[in-house]
Amino acid sequence: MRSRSLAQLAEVVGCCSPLARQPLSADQSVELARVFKAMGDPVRLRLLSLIASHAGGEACVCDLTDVFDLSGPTISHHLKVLREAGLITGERRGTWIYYRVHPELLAQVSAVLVPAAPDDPSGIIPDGITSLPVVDR
Amino acid sequence: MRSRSLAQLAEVVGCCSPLARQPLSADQSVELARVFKAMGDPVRLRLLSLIASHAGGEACVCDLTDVFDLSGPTISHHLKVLREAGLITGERRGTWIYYRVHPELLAQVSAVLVPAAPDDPSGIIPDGITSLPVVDR
DNA sequence: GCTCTGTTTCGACAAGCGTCAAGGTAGACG
DNA sequence: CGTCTACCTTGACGCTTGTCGAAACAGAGC
Repeated sequence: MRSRSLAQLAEVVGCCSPLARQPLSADQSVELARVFKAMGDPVRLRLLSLIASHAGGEACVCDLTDVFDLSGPTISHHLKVLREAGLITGERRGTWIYYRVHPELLAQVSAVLVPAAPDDPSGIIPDGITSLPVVDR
Repeated sequence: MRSRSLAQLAEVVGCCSPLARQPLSADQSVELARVFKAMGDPVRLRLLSLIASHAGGEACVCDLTDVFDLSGPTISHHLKVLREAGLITGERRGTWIYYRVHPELLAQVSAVLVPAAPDDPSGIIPDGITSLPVVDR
């Protein structure tokens, strides 16, 4: 129970329902808070940024460990939190495991935060957001 | 020490430096994580949404307390967290205290999450973001 | 003074962060 | 094939931090 936050977020939040347009329901707030809580740590935020900005859109764990003064298990724990929040996915290729972000979820969360502007047609997200792959573990 | 996160966020994060464009520095991640952590709770997220979407852009605490099955002190505590994160400000007018959001900070955080799109000139935030009022406590 | 509103203080309980030790998995070598 | 090493994850344990409510406190209005 918690291995579907991305799909569920897409379902509950829907496309482009800004925070300031109408009050969040209890379910919406729980799903959104799960993502924000995952991003509410400096280390995880840097991990996310490192992965997202890495060449090719993916980064090996070995690239991430050296940046911090933290042990391997700690990094792995943080990556697990980001994974379970639906923000990243890990794929094993040979010896190394490569992580990449779900840019759709980031865009979706970004759209939720945008204030309800009068000249905004609320069409920031491109399309096809509702059919995202389910988080894999 | 912690009563300037809005101005400091504007200063550290700068205008429109998406998460996926380049890795966050340690300072940037700390400031951003402070905001995300404040939003990483369902109650606080709903409070934020209730205030932002309320008529007139502001809401009395009495309007917020009835929505939740929580005691008054708990709501007050959550409001304090949002206040110290620079997301809202409270103003006393007579008997009641009215809260309103800082839409600039939301827009700023939203811009950080937007993926680095090729056709995006990174000019989402209007302007004048760097001269925001300092958080008042 | 008394009441209403909202905050602060304090304590109990739960959740999160970090390290050490152990468990899988994949490639290298004999 | 067996073993060895490297890479990453998982589990278990302290320690810190966060969440919540009862009681006490501060402001405004009658």
